[in-house]
Amino acid sequence: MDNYHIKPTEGEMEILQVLWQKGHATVREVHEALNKKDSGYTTTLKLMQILHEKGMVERDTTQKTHVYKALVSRDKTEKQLVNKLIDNVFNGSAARLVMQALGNHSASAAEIDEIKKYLDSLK
Amino acid sequence: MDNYHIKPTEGEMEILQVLWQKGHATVREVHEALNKKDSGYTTTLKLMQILHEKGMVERDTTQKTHVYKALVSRDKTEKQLVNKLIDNVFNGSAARLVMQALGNHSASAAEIDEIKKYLDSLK
DNA sequence: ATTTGAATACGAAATAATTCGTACAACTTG
DNA sequence: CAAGTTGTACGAATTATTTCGTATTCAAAT
Repeated sequence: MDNYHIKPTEGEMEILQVLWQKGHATVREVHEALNKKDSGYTTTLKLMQILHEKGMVERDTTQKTHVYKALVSRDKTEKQLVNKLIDNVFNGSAARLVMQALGNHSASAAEIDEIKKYLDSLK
Repeated sequence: MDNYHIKPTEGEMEILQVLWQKGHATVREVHEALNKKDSGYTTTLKLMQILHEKGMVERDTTQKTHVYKALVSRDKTEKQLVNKLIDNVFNGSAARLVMQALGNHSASAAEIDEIKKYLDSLK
């Protein structure tokens, strides 16, 4: 009913992260934020061009140095990835995912409280 | 401190799912469980052979029809995938993942209660 | 003005993952 | 026991993704 196939690859996701976080950025800024020592500048550039071809980012080309901005929504993309994980790995059970996430990954007391509040707000 | 490179690909994960669910299974059983209309039997076979090469499954070859069984733990693999998502997509915040998971994917009242109980048990 | 540096463009190589074709071995059954 | 069926093995084609090399453009600095 909604999402078509926004399917960012892993490399594309890394870049989107940076764009979401910074709002907008040049290729160099993204490349440096990623701090990849195992791949060069033109690799980041290429990936960003691909993101552009796919319509997931837009860019301002009025200056020599282009400035990129994400077009896909962070929230929707996150939801999509989470849902994929829930479906593929947790047989559709959000609860199982949540427990797996909490039982483990340094869920601090503060985080847990935050989540409880959130749960209450859902009712 | 723990898992190095258990890195099942997406196709491999699908197979592991079935093995975890069934306990053990033949290639045909897995292939049918997956009910893939877009890829043939030998594809599933090949994937399972690769899983075997990688040491993620074991198999009983005493009969003509081999019987496979997962060697990697479901729990650990799930944790790993969840952690990867938390790190890559949610900047290390388990709480953000959880909220994204719940705000969305038909988290039923029952599920939410279950999670609250779980949270309490963590303290 | 010429050189130098920092950009983009983009084809193509390298790598990873999936899928298939086909050979052959082992059962099954007519 | 011959024919058909079901299985494994495995190289190779296909497809997806990442990475790089190199040409070219533009701007700044000498």
